Amino acid sequence: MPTTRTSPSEPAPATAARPDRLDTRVLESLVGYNTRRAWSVISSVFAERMAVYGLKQVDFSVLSLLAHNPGATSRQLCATLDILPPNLVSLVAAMDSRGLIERRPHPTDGRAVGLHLTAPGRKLVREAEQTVTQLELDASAKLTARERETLIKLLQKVYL
Amino acid sequence: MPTTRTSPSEPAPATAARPDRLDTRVLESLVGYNTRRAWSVISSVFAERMAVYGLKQVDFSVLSLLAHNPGATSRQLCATLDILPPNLVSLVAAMDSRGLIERRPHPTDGRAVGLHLTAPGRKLVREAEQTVTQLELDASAKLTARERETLIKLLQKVYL
DNA sequence: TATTGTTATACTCTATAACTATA
DNA sequence: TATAGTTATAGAGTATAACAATA
Repeated sequence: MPTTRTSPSEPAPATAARPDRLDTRVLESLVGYNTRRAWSVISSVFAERMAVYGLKQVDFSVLSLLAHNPGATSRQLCATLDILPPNLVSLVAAMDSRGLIERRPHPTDGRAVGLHLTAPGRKLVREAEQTVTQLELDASAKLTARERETLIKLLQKVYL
Repeated sequence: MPTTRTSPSEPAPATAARPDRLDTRVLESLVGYNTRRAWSVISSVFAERMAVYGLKQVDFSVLSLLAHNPGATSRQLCATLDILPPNLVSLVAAMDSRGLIERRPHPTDGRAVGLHLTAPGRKLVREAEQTVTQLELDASAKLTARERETLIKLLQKVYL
């Protein structure tokens, strides 16, 4: 029987045996640490699978939001996704030159610009949303459908 | 009764009424999106409250890990926290010049360096860990203790 | 030949200040 | 006076390649 450790207050020196596994019990008791690690994993899978569409996570969020909120403005997207206006400019410009979205003058506010998906944009979102759905299931494969729902509900209790 | 929306397939134009709240139902059904948003919130609270100690999240993780794994090497920290070796160098150097850690030659491996907390380092970690514990409770105040446990368990099912 | 720690560097992400045109 | 969108830019975070010392 190797290194039976009963007392957390007497840490085993990592220099001695030097296992690749360190004692992470304190960190793993923290919501923040676990949330960051879980997001890191999902984030990687997302990046891999969405590369074929040339979409990063923010890109997908913006397009999906526009699919369900046609004519939304940059300001609305920023407020919803919690990103800063200057950081959305180049992103929207890139979508525009890719022919995925159109910028139309806002009907009532001359300062604002309404963002609309083009037909190719709508097609891309449809495909991307399906890929994301599958990717999510794969990335959280150790969770049952019920657990997955619970996880989402608890996460929303933290940030909503 | 305003805008009774029964069908998600017929999105209300965001240009018309232009409410600050967009339809985020698709995004909110995704584990990735919710995880990222929750982490963003906790991250902000963490940054605020840990500023007094001059510790970022990675700094805290490293120090806490060293408190419970004295003599751990950079390589071990990198593997455990999933960060790249070049990005740990300046971090460890800063901790060293702040007098929080000591770098001692490794007893058996001449290439490696054992990292140890100094007395001031141990004192700082003790205080910081208490602050983090409280900060976590505040940031997840809408969760019961039971829900908090469940959330952590489910997150670990995703990344462990 | 492989690994630890390091340097230099580049790329992405996020943040701030300041401008313009409309309201 | 305040807001939508933009520009320029700075800082943090994250990534790769290559090297010296040791195993």
